Amino acid sequence: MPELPEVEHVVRTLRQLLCGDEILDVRVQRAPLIRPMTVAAFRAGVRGRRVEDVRRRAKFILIDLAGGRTILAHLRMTGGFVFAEPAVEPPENSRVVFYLKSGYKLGFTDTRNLGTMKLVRAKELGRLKELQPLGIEPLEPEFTPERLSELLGGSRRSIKEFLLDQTKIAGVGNIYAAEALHRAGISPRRRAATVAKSRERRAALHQSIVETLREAVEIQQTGIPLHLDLLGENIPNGYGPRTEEVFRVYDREGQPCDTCGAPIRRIKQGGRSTYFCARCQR
DNA sequence: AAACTCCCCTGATCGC
DNA sequence: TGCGATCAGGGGAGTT
Repeated sequence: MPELPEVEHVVRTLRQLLCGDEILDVRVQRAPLIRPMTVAAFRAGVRGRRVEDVRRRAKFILIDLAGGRTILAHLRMTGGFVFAEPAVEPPENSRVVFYLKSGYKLGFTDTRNLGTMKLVRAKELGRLKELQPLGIEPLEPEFTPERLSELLGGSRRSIKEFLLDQTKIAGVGNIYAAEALHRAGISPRRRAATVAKSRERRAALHQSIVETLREAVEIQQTGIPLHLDLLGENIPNGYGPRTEEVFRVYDREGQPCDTCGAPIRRIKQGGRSTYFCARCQR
């Protein structure tokens, strides 16, 4: 369920918490998570290594370790990290727990067991089947209206399905695709190619994608984090709005559109729900 | 290449 | 109330 903004928040927080610390040991409660790697190999590969950086690529979390190894993690639908103070135990249901030299612990929880974690060599990152196909980062400067237009090209797909394609724009998921399209006033059913043809529409979509994601990152930073729990007395946690309280259309079927008052509609596209306002999105 | 289908897994909710 | 069907914000593999 986490999309780019939620993953970005997890990454920024973990970067502060983990960098410079060392992984003393790891307990893998659920082996399939790190498949096809064996637990023994994973353990041997991370033990004694210092965390040098934590980064994001699309919805992937990269934890760079000393010695040219990187933990590549994906939260999928229900994954999340839990960072616990020395005196506090991470949740029982943690699939993986890292024990750090500082005494802190990092747990990985995942109700649906769809999340993944693997250890790779840093120099292989660019060729990984997970990372290689990924498209442009929408919050990087190279994402411009012109670039968006090129990507949209002559695609006959709906613009909503296009936005979910990680090989085009990386990191946008079902929620923020709907939110960005509402903000841009573009119907999710419109063909991608027709957005590319209109200077006005492609500019509006570009701006709405960037603004929607930027604002969502800010809310994650100041609000209640959805995919990262910090356990302990001395760790500041976020307060403020819940992310879902600021959605304009997502999961708001039947409620009035903030812009025009028409009821928000829900349709199916590519097997997934799309929420939109049929009056102000054209 | 794009567009299908099916699959992975668990829990909450829906509809009869 | 009970119970099967459906759905959930993720990606991947295989097919046409």
